[in-house]
Amino acid sequence: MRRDVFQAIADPTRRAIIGLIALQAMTPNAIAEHFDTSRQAVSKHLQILVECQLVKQEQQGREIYYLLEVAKMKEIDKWLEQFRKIWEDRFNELDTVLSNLKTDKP
Amino acid sequence: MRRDVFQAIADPTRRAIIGLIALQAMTPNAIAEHFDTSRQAVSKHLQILVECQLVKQEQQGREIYYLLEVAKMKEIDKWLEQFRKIWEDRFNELDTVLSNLKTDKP
DNA sequence: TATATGAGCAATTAATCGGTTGCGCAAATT
DNA sequence: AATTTGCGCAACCGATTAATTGCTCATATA
Repeated sequence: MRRDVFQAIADPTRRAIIGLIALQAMTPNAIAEHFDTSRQAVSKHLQILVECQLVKQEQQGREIYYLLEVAKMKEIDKWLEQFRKIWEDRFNELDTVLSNLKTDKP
Repeated sequence: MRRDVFQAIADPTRRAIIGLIALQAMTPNAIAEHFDTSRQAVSKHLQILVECQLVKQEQQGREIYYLLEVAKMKEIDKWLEQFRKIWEDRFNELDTVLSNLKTDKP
């Protein structure tokens, strides 16, 4: 199953999970308590997140803590980069228009 | 159909379409030429992108130009914001560790 | 040692997705 | 006026998805 980061964050529950464990590592049961889904459902989401390396596991006795792989989040940021350039340019254009309006006024 | 921006960019073809029309507005046929999918398939993707306001239409005769709504792209950026703070903090921690190593050396 | 608990694995199901095909309509082109 | 072209709409189909249920295994706890 070719899963990428973008598909992983498409699901709102998954985004919520990411938001949760970003603050501190948690076990599947602990995460599930924050939603009204079953533990298994959460586990599946976690599996997907692990698969595309947005999240990693850390076994501790019989409990498994899930924690955010911050580095992987940057992949999304990297994709946005190209558009950031564009939207900054558009703002610059707007600035130009505005300053032209000013200089034309008097 | 409750569609959000994240679901919209989950599809690789859709991301490619966004990348294309970011540079210049295009018609469905023109876009379809860049992929090996049918015009209708592209049209469906465009419909989804319009639905969640990542893209808007501009009729020109019988042709419809699709162009990027740059502002909406920022919504993704906004979501990343909270994690950006975290990953910067982690790097700062790393910096601290590194500088401690340095000062401990001599 | 017996029992309770945390968690992964597998099978099933309903819903959704991405794509194709066929249609009709309006604007260009001849 | 007749034809071509651009495009949205609707129906359909196979693949994928998210969630449920039932199972087993290993680690705690009594």
